[in-house]
Amino acid sequence: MENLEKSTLSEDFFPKNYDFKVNEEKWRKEWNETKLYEFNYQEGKPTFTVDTPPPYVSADHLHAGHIMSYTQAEFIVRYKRMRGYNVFYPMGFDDNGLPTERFVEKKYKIDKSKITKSEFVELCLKETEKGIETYRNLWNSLGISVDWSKTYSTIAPLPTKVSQWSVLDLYKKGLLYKKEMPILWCPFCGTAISQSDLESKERESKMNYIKFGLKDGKTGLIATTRPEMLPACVAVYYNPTDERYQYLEGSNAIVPLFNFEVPIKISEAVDKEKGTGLMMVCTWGDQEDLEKWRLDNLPTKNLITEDGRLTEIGGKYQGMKIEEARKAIISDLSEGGILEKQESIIQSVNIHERCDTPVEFVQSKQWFIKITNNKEKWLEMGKKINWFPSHMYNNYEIWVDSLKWDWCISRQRYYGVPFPFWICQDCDEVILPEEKDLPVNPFEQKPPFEICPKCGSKNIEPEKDIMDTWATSSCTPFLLREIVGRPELFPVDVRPNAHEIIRTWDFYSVVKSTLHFDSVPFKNLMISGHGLDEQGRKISKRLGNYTPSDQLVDEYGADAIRYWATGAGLGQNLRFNPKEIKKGKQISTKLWNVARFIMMYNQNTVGEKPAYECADKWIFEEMNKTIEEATKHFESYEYAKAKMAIEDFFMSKFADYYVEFVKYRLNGNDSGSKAAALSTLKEVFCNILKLYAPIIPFITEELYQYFKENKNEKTIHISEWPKAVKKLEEIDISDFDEAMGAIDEIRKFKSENQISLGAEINEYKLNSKVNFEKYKLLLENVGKVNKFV
RNA sequence: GGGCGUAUAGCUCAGUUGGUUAGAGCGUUACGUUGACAUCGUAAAGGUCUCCUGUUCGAGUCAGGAUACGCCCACCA
Repeated sequence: MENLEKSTLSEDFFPKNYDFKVNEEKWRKEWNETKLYEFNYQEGKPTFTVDTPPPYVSADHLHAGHIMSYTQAEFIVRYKRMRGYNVFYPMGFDDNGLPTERFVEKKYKIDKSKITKSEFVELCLKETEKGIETYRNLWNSLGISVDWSKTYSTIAPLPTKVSQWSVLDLYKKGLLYKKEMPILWCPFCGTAISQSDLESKERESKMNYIKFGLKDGKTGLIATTRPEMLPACVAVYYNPTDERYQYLEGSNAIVPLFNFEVPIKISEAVDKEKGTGLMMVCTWGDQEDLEKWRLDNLPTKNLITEDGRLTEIGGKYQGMKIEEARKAIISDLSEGGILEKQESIIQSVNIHERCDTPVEFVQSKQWFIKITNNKEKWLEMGKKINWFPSHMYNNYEIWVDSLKWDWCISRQRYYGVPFPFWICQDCDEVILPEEKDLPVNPFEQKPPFEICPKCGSKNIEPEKDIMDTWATSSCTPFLLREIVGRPELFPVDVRPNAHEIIRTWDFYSVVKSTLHFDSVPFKNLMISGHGLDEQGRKISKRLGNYTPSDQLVDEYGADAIRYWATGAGLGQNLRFNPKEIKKGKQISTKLWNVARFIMMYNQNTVGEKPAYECADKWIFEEMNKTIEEATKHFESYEYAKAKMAIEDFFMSKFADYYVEFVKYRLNGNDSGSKAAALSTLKEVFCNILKLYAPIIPFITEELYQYFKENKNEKTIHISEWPKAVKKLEEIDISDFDEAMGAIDEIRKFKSENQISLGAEINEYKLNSKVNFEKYKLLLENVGKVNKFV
C-alpha cells in the first residue's frame, strides 16, 4: 500500500540518523543561553537545594569515577526539577588549603624555600582558575544541570566571610580554643593535621629488643619499632599482675646509650603478651605514649622538630632526620651489645593522606574545635539525617566512636582562609573583629584595637595560621543560602557525595551546623560508590587506568555515558564498561527510530474522532504502572531501578509489541482506529521521553520538540513529570494477555518453520486459548494470517 | 581484632512481603528478517543461586555459622 505521508518525512524535517555531537552541542548552547538552570526564588514554589561537593581543582585527571558520582546525583536533581521544585543547584570549588597547595607543589616541582609566599599563592590562584574551567567544560558537556551563575569558590569573599563568621561564632561560644599540646604533625607538609587526615598503611619494619638497665645490675628487654625515640623516654611500664617484673616496683630503669634514669610504673593497660611485657613510654612515639603521658602526668621531652628532625634532646643524633637517626641508633646499640635481637614485622603506621608521610606527635600551639566531649550529640544528629543507602550511617557512627582528638583546624600553610583574629604577643589575648567587618584579612587590616584590651600591650600581631580545607568546606550548608540571600534554604535538601568523605565533609558539616544552629546541615545524604576500571580496580591517577573524561564524552556522547552511570545501585561501585555505554547509544537510536516511525504517520488525522481499542488501553495501563514504579524509585534515589522499569516498558512493551500492534491500523482505512493509534503512540511516547529525561537529557529534549502537546513549552526539563491517569475505562482488557500469547505463538510458529515474520500465511490453527471474536482483527493483522482454522 | 557491604548464567547485573520450571542484557551457536530500527525476531546452549546447619508443607529469599573479596575503624611495647 502506498503511503503519501511517508514521502513527506523529508530528511530536513526528521533526519534518518541521530547525530549526538550536533544535537548535544545544540542543546548545551540553548540551555546555557536560556539560563534554564538558573535559580530565582519564587514565592510559594517549593525549593530543592543541592549541596554538591566542591571538588579540588586538581582537575587534570577527571575520569569516569567523577562522572559517575556527579551524574548519579544529577539524575535526582533533574527529576526534582520536573516534579515542580525550584531547584537550587550551585557548583562550588574547594580551591584553598593543603590539597591545592600540594597539587601546585607537585605540578611545578616547587622548592618552598626558593619561592615567596605571594608567588606561590599566585600559582595556586592560577591553577584554581584553570581547574574550574576544566570542570566547567566537562560538566557542561555532560549536561550536569548546575546553576553556573551561583558558582562559589571557598576562597572567595563570601565563603571566606562565612568561614570566618563560623570560627568567630565558635570562639565566642567557647567551642574554639587555642592550646599548646602534643598534636598530629606532618613533617613533610610542615603543618598540623587532624585525625581525619590520617590513613594507615602497612609497611615492613623491625622490632628491636633493647636491653635496659634495671636495679641490682640486672637488665630487661624492651621491644620497640622506634629506637630513635630512646632519648625521649620518660618511663617504663609493666602490668601489675606480671610476675616477671614484680621486683621492679618503685625502682628506676636506665635508658641505654643515653644513660639516664626513668621511673618504672605499672599500668593495667600493658599487655603481658605483647613484646616483652616491659614497655617504654616516650614523648611521643604513638597513641599509647600519649595516653600514659596524660594519665600519669609524665614530663615532656620534645624530640621531633617540625621538619622531622631530632632536637637537642637527641644528643649526638641532633639534626638527623627520623629515619637516619633510627639507623644510627640501631647501629650504635648493636655495636654496644645492647641490641639483643631484631625481628621483621609488618607494621601498620599512620600516614598523612595527602603525602603518605608517617605522622609524628609534636608539641605545638593550634586551634581546636571541641568535638570529643560531644559524641552522643553527633550520633543523635547523624540519626536525624536520612542516609541513602541507610547502612552508610554505620561508617559515620564508627568514625564518631573512634574520635580521639578535638578537631584541629589550623594549618601552617600559605593558601587558604585566614583566621579573623589578632593575637596580643604579650598576653595571648585573642582580638576579634566586629561581625559586620567580615571578611577580614588580618595580615593587611588593622585590628579594631591598637592596644590590647587585656594587658595594654601594643604588641599585636595577626594570627598567622590558615584554616584547614574542611574547616571552610564544612560551611557550605549555610553558605548556599547566603549566595542567594534566602534563609529558608537551610538546612539543604540533599547532599550527594562519595563514601570516603563521610568522616570529613559530612561529619564536620554536622558538627558546624549543630554548634551554630543546633540543626542538621542537610536532610538527606546520598552516598555514591567508586568508579572502577574494567578489571574492577579503583580508578586512580597513579594507575593511569582510565580514559580522560573529555575523550569519553567526545567518543560516546553525554547521554551514553550518563546511561552507563545508572548501572550501579546507590552506594555501590561501578566498573567502567564500554558495552554499557554502547547500550546507552542503542537506547538513543531506538528512541530516535520510534520517533521517526511515529512521525511518518503523523499527518492527516486532525479532526478525526479516535476509536480506542484494547491494545491502546493495554499500553496505557502498562505506562501507568511504569510511571508509578519509576516515580517511586526516583523518590528513594534509586535511579538504577527507575531506569530498569522505564527501559523494560519502552523496549519490551512499547517498541516490541505496541508498535507492531498498530502498524496495520496506521496503514489501514479505519480513520477512527488510526487516529486512536496515533494519539496513543504520541501520548505514551511523550511520557517515555519524560521518564528518560533525567537520565539522558539531550536526545529526550530533541525528540520532545516533536511530541510536546503545548507548543509554547521550550524544554522537556521543566515540563511536568508524568502522572498515571485512568483512561478508557469502558474497554475490558482482562483477557489481553491471552491475545499476546496467541501472537507469540504465531511468531514462534513462523520462526520455527523459517517463514519471515512479515510474510503472510494463508491458514493457521491456533493452539492458544483466546477470545477470537474480540481479537480477530489484531491477530490476523499482527500475525499476518489470512484465515484461522 | 571489631563493624559494614558484596557473593545468582562466560561477563554485567535484576530477583519485591519465602510459593510452580530462578530472570534480563551482553557474549556464544543456529535459523530467519532487513520499508521505523549501522537493525530486529525466534530459538538453543549455559545455574548444586559461595558453602554448612537450621526454621518451614515449601528457602536464591528468613535465622545461625563458615569462606572469599571490598570498604570503614582499631591495633601498632
